[in-house]
Amino acid sequence: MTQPDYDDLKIENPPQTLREIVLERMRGAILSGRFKSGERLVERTLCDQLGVSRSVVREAIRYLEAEGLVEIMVNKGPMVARMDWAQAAQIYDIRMLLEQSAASACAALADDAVKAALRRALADLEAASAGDAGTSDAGTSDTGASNAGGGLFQATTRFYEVIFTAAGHHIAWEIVQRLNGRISRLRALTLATSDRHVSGPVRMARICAAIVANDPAAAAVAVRDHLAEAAQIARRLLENEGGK
Amino acid sequence: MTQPDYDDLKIENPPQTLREIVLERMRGAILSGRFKSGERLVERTLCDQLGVSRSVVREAIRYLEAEGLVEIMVNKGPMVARMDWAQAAQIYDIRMLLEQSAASACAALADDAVKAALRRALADLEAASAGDAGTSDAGTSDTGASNAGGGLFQATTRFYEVIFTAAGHHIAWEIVQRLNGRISRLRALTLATSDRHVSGPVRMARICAAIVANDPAAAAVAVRDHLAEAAQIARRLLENEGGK
DNA sequence: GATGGTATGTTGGTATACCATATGACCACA
DNA sequence: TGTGGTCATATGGTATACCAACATACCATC
Repeated sequence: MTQPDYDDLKIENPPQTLREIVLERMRGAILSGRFKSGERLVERTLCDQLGVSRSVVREAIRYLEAEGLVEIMVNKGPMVARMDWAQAAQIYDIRMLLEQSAASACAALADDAVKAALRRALADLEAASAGDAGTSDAGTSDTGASNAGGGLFQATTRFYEVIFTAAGHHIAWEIVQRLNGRISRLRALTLATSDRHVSGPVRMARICAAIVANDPAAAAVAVRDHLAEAAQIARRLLENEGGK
Repeated sequence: MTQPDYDDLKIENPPQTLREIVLERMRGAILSGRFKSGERLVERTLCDQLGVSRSVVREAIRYLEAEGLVEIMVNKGPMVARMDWAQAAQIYDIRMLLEQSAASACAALADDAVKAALRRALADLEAASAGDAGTSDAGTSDTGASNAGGGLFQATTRFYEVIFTAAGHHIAWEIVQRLNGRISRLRALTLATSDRHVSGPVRMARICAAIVANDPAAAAVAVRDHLAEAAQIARRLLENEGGK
């Protein structure tokens, strides 16, 4: 039905609605810690901040509620969802299962194109890690989240996206992204911490090596080690916060 | 802070908003197949059907969109999400990981109270299976979904809820419920099918027995067998539909 | 200082209005 | 019969208004 010679004329991405833009902005503000865990989200205040009507704000809040990033308090309205270690632990456990499965499948299936894409993603991650280490010391806010939307975060996301996509685990990837959204502040703090025994990029390199070697078992082990350390650091951070 | 002698006076569940009621009704209509896969959801039509304003309907649609039960078509508006085998297969794979993990953990942890609860849930399931077999032949609609909200569906859900709750896998349970929502029509058809090699309740009994015996490995195996059969039947059903 | 009554402001819930865009029906013409 | 033009309708996007419930402030009384 489509005419192959005219595919390039097709408008693939229609203009975004206000609702979509507001959703992205609010999600970004939550993930970066700008809207803090437990903070009330007052509709009229958000309207002023975002310059839109309550209809748009309410629909965005509804979506974020379904995503688990916002909770509705009885008789109080919406607030940024809180996270304790018991919940975070479950999220890390689920990620362990889904990420190990994806890495194994990716290692079993990976062809040269996938390997090249993963190497590029790893290179970007290593570059971002070096770059963020330089800038994160300068001018970091007390939320510790100034790099949450930064290069390292996005590079890490891209790295795993290559793995999940190559494995064909699209739905699992959606789930992992949602879960990561809920622990994004923890992840930002984890990325920022400097007491890791082995740095993140080194662990990612191990994952990459296992996939490049088409070794599913080694890929699963590398993911396990990476996530176990990340969870351990996250636990310490949450417990130091005293359940905040 | 709370006075123990007056806990019974506390109002635990505030009255539901219209939005919550509409959300439940729409979700139920989608899960039961009343709103069919691929069917457009026209806002004004839904307002007439549900007797509420567009604000309420739109907020409910937004939530269902985030849940994956509704898709927004460009220049067309919302429709009930479609499901093909490639996606369903991924969902069964994820369920395999999460349900095996939960059953293992439950088997490792289960005390007498958990075992009793699981036995009761199994008994309800067996009763529902006998009852639905009797009534599903009588007056079943062409959607094959008249028992989707029925006893067997709910009993199956309750059975797994006991397992996930006892295991402490609350977030995994949320995810499984969401995923099951997306394949609810498939599950309804799977439950209704009579060509299973071993019936569902028999497989559930095996899961229950493994948990009662505090045998994590056997619990994982029983879950694997159960889901493998369910996925196989679902695949056949979808392929017979020709990708509908 | 504690407590109850009242007034006021805030805020979420819900309904409605308006607009722009897309679609479909219809018709004229070649 | 195919095509282009026109018009009407349908529908989602967005804004605004109104209301009720709740929280808070204030005051009088004990």
